[in-house]
Amino acid sequence: MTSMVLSKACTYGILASFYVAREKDAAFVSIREMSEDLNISFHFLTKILQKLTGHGIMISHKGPKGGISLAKKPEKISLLEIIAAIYGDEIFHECILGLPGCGNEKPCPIHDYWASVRAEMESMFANRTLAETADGLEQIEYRLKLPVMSTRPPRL
Amino acid sequence: MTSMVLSKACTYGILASFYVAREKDAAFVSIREMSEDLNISFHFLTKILQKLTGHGIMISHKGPKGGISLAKKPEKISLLEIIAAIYGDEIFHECILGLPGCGNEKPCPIHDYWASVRAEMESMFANRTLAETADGLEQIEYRLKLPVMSTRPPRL
DNA sequence: TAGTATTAGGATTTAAGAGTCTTTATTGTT
DNA sequence: AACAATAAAGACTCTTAAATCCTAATACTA
Repeated sequence: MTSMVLSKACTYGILASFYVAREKDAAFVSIREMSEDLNISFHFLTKILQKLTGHGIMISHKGPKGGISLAKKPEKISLLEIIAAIYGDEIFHECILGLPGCGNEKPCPIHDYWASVRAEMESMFANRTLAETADGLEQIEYRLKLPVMSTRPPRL
Repeated sequence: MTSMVLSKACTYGILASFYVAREKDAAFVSIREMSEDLNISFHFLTKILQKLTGHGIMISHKGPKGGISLAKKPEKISLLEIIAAIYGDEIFHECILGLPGCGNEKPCPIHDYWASVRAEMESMFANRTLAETADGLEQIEYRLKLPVMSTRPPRL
């Protein structure tokens, strides 16, 4: 279900961030409601959002009418920021073959090629912000919602 | 240690393939020896190589002097082929956010951007072959060998 | 101030990838 | 033909991400 590239926690974090960004009024978004809308485990989502609040990307509020909201303008929050908060950004700096000494001096067989792809991937994530919503909002509900059951076979 | 992009099975498979490709004479390479040289679990490596033989990428031979060798010329074996044999190539065709309906008609917020990065990644893997060994072979041992112990912290 | 709704956070369980072990089948050698 | 060396294959264990459960802390409301 989830891509090989991002962990589930990351994709959930990104989906939820788009969801929150959709809320135009400054009110807090209920995590419970959001988790039901997106078909994401409530408690799991809670933990992920805690990382985002911990990194100053979101603000949370307890009690009735509480919830979560963006800590800054949507166009100021990049996907890279979200990924780094949840997962870390090592992906954008590591050898794809996991070789410890891999670098410009002692490259692995595909070092340069991967470095180039990796850089483009990083810059793509750095340039996409929560203000992006493809071509229109009317269908965004559908586009953000995960399927109820995963049908993808296990990885290996 | 391993990158987020490829599973360990994939990176092991690629490392082992480069290792086998290095053997100029047509003799079979001992899996045991290779696993010790590369610091990869022998039995795990065995399973991975079975996938490669099953997909016609390698040829195996039992008994004394047995082992594994390439089924075709190194320049005819792309990394994409190896990845697809071990893991599948869904990575190169899936929505990065795991959304089921994502496509040109109903794209996720970053559909086009990701599709472009993904395509470049796929073409990079499709164009790299086992004939590639960066800039020289004298250091390849070092470049292919994994560290004895992983020091990378857990993902989430 | 009491009660309730909500997030915070730790503990536990589950699922899947990663890794190990054992047995079997095959092949070369003596 | 017997033996040894090797890959094949299945069962099992370990580790970690993912998911769930439970209690605490906080804030609104009556």
